[in-house]
Amino acid sequence: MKDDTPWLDEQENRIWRAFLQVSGRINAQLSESLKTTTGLTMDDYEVLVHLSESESHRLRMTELSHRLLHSQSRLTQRIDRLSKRGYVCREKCPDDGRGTFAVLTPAGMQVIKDAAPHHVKDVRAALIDLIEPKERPLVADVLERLATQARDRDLG
Amino acid sequence: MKDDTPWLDEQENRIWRAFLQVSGRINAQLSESLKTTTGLTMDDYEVLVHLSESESHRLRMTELSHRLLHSQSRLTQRIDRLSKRGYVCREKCPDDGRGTFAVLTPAGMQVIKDAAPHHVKDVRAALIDLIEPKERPLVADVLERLATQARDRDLG
DNA sequence: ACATAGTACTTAAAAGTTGAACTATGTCAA
DNA sequence: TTGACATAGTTCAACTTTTAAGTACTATGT
Repeated sequence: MKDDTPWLDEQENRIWRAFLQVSGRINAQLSESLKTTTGLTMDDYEVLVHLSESESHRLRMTELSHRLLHSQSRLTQRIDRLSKRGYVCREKCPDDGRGTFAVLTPAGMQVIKDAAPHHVKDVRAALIDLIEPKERPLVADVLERLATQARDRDLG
Repeated sequence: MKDDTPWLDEQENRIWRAFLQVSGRINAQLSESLKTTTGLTMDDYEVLVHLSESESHRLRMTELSHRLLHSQSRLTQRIDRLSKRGYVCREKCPDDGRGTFAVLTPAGMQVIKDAAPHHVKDVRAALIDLIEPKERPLVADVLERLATQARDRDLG
């Protein structure tokens, strides 16, 4: 590689290290808390959230795997487990014989309703409450820009 | 649970969603890139980085597992694999018969030296370059506060 | 209509992670 | 000293994720 990339300076390095640390630790804290209060993993919870927010409480497998940033086979197996527990089920897609919908069941809806308040409390404690209100607009802007640019790169 | 936790408002929700998205996506991008350019996973790389920055290129297993937020058994097995590849080795701790050091080998040092410029370029592209210079001081502050508070909670 | 290529999802085996039990050593008070 | 308890690290079985095929359907070109 050509050496046209400067090393990270002090401030850049602080940002990168802290980012790594924070994303690891928030994930660990929320996972831990979700597991003990509801028996769900973070991955389980995110599946249920995405379904609960979708039209007819259903999403195509591929669409869901993209949203979760999971491989298709990983999603296949997670849906297997969630449906064994009765929280989701599969339905064939009527328009496309290859397709399958993951569908939230009433039991799944109930589980996520029960879990949500705990989870919100944890998100506040781990993230939101630690950002001063006056800092929030900038933080939201920066994070959304990062999310958008990253997504654009994936697609483009 | 008592219903004393308000739901996330619009701005809080944007922050949380974007954070989730960004941390997932940056991790995916960097992993992908590291793997194709150097054959290392992110976890491998982080082990080597921590060792390379430590006194005598070595760290106690437990200390390293804390820094990486990995379980001890996960670290044991990662060090097994890295030492099979010749990038690290184990040395008994002379002061404490129970203890083991993970030690970076010259081959491991070389690997990380080769990997670093690619990785830095990726970190810039995925994170640093997307934050305006004038935003960086605040972003650094917020992230470090999040990292610190989270760590304090783990310990206390 | 048929071959070809592409898409959606699943399966199976290998690789990695978790969590509890286990080994070995260290610490400390009686 | 000894016994009780704590700490450092590994091992093992169960589980999850990855990787590489495999199956079944759709789209496209002739």
